[in-house]
Amino acid sequence: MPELPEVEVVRRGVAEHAVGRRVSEVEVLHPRAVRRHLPGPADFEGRLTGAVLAAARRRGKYLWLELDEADSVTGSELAGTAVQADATTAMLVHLGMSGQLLVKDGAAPDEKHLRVRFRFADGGPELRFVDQRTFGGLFLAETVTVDGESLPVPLSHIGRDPMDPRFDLDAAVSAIQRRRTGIKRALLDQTLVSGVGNIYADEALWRAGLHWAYPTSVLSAADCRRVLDEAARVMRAALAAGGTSFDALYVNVNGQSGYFDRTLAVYGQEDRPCRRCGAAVRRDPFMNRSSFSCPACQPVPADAHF
DNA sequence: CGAATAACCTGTGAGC
DNA sequence: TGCTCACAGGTTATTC
Repeated sequence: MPELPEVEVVRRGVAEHAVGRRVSEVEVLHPRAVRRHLPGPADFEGRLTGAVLAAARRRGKYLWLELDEADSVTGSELAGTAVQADATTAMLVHLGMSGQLLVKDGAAPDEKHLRVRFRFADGGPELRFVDQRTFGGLFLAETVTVDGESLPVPLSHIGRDPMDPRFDLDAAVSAIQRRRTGIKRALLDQTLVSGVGNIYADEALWRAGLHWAYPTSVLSAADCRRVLDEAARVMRAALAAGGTSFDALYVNVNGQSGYFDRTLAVYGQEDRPCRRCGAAVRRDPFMNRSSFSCPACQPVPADAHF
């Protein structure tokens, strides 16, 4: 399940193996993979063909490739309207639940769930978007400059992640405290703080000793700061391990899995002893999924916001 | 606007 | 053996 560390591993792989290369051919093999590209698959293919992948960037769980599309057919030209001089286009990628970006030799057989294929003018390996559950997808969008950084317009609502050097901890704490919900729901809200998903939320809360239903309205600034610090720490550790993997669904661009799952303290550890106190890890239903926590280290608050 | 929930998907594995 | 069903879950759209 790709969260920030897994997406960052993929971003680095794409930066190393695809950036600087000119796209010669794009094949959308499943329209659902580009459903957020409203002009449709043909426009997606046409605009990317001839473009150079100029940079690989990330915000939260989204990543994008900046395009130098000097030689490509732009959507504006297709529409017969003027091209905005300073507009930069990016290809946005969200891996969803099961998306993969793979760098593969063209002779390698197609994956069962291959959705989009990119071939390059240099004749080197292909870039493939593979996605079993099709929650992920690719689409093109214009970028704008915010605080001296380029950001695709559709990502303007996504906050910075806790590992971002420009992450504003005090602002994030205030925003969380203003909410009227449980701390885990707030952690998963990508507008408040990005990059955290179900796995690292549970791990950060265990490290901070807070129950997932702790009400944000009575959460002290110190506790809130601590859980955000722990989120940054656990994601940094996961990144160093190459990401978390439970099965073959999440892999880097070379198809290799990370090994951080061996380090998870509570996520997926139901009935196993807490590493800190030995109590049996519990699992609670939470938003059509699960929350894992230690009943002793993370007691249920009196005014829990379930 | 804030909060909560349904919907989108497919493969796996438990239980019968 | 073969079937059903719960489960995995990030994001957006919708509703209140």
